[in-house]
Amino acid sequence: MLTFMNLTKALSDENRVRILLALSVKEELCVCHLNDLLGLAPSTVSKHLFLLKNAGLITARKDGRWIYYRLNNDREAPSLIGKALEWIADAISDDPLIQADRECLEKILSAAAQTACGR
Amino acid sequence: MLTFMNLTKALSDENRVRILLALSVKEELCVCHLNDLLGLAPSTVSKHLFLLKNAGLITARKDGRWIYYRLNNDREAPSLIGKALEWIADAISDDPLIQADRECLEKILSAAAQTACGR
DNA sequence: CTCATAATTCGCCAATTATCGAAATTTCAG
DNA sequence: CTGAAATTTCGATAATTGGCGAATTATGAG
Repeated sequence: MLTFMNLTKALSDENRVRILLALSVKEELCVCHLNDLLGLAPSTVSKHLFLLKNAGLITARKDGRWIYYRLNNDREAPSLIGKALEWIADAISDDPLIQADRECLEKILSAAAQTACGR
Repeated sequence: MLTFMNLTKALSDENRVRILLALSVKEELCVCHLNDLLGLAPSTVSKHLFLLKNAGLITARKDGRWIYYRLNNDREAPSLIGKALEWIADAISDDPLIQADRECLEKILSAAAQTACGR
């Protein structure tokens, strides 16, 4: 039960949901990209990522100075997680805020854009 | 997005999840039964029920002095809701607390038991 | 009509949580 | 080695949320 509540609590914050949707589009992102996307303090984003990881929704991979996060939807991941990820993607992929995030992500990822999106 | 966050926030409280699971077993319950099951103040349970209804997860039916609640899983209900209900039932039907709740519900519903379960 | 019961609404307090900034950690570039 | 950048941890603060009790509403029993 505790595990399950960790999961639902992880899904109950808008910024965390935005992170999950960003990862559903981009497969793998480093923290700095997510900082830019959300426009929050790095320490805040870090905490959100911890909660998502703790809930089993995402995994981390360290590469030099960077840490890359991705959705935990491997075949080995618990089906409970997979269903949750499927459910939210299904529910809000079309949401205006999520669509805007996708566009924003493109700009962030194109090396040209040094500045974050104005949001 | 606001609608979706109402949904995930509704699922992020243990007592609300217990209510949903109770309704998945009993089809329809009045507020007093849920008061007994959860052992919380009536006003607290009422607030939980409001949030669940507001999120679209349950519906209410008034009958005299009683109000009966049930899961919103009619064919007309949004599929988003149906999937959520399916997801949580799948995830924690076997949980010890939820199983205990089922047994407790039986006692509450049998007219003989005037007292609530000792929890 | 009057009273008791079921349920909700409201106002308050306690607990939790989101956020930030500062400090610490790790790693690479020079 | 030294310094800068990426990230996390920690401590403080503000906002949100869960919980209760008192007051309110609605309904049926006597």
